[in-house]
Amino acid sequence: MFMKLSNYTKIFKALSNEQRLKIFMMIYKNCCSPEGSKIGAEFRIKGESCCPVGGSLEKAFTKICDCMSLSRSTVSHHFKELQNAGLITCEREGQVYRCKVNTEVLDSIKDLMK
Amino acid sequence: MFMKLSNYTKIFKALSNEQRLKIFMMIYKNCCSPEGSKIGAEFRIKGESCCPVGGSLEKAFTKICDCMSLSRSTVSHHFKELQNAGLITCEREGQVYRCKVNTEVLDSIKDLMK
DNA sequence: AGTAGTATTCTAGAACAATCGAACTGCCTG
DNA sequence: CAGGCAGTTCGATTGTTCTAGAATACTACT
Repeated sequence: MFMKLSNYTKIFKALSNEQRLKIFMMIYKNCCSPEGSKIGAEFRIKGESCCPVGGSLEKAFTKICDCMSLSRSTVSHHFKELQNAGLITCEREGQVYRCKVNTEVLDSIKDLMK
Repeated sequence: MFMKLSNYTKIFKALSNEQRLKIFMMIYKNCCSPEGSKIGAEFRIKGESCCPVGGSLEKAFTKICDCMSLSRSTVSHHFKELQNAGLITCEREGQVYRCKVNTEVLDSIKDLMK
């Protein structure tokens, strides 16, 4: 159940940036809502609404960039860091960009602090 | 119960360095053992044993430095970062350097990930 | 195939973090 | 009160991270 220490630091590092933590929380609050948890947060490329909690995120990067005043490359970079730490998994299906939080990773953090 | 996002990032940043996480875990495993939790981990300046889990840490800095191949100034810096994030509190009484983990902070992390 | 929209990669600069050694302060203890 | 540990602060060096912009690649639609 326990990971190597360096895995933990990777995770903490990923969450140590405020922008990235925001993005993570957006995904987390989505995909861990009753329905969200089944499907993962959906980041649709076409659409209008922006960064809601409890629905799906539309027009992922562009909208997140607007919300957070970050460039696309930066947001892309943050997504990759989160994936790299194992905190989220993302996959693309046509125009839908689907992200899920890896709850096992969260569990092992809670374990570490038990 | 929830803190500002920037408080969380401070905490995660403090734990995002492997050396610092090691130091933190040493303190944590000490002061959260049955007896340890009452008194806090003790870092005695005189003594012999090194970096045990479940006792008190003797000759804190010197020994930790030996264990971890870090200079005193670096270790001192890491202690300060941990304190700064609110993860631990330290106080000195003569030759005894006493450290405690702030479990409320750990609780709010667990809350964030609930 | 061509175009538009969207994400990724690369690069580079600015800001920040980790680390050390040296100089310093404080507290015993002889 | 002098000497010696224990820890802190400072300055320098080296390495890492954040970020934007430009160039590139992927996807859908016409």
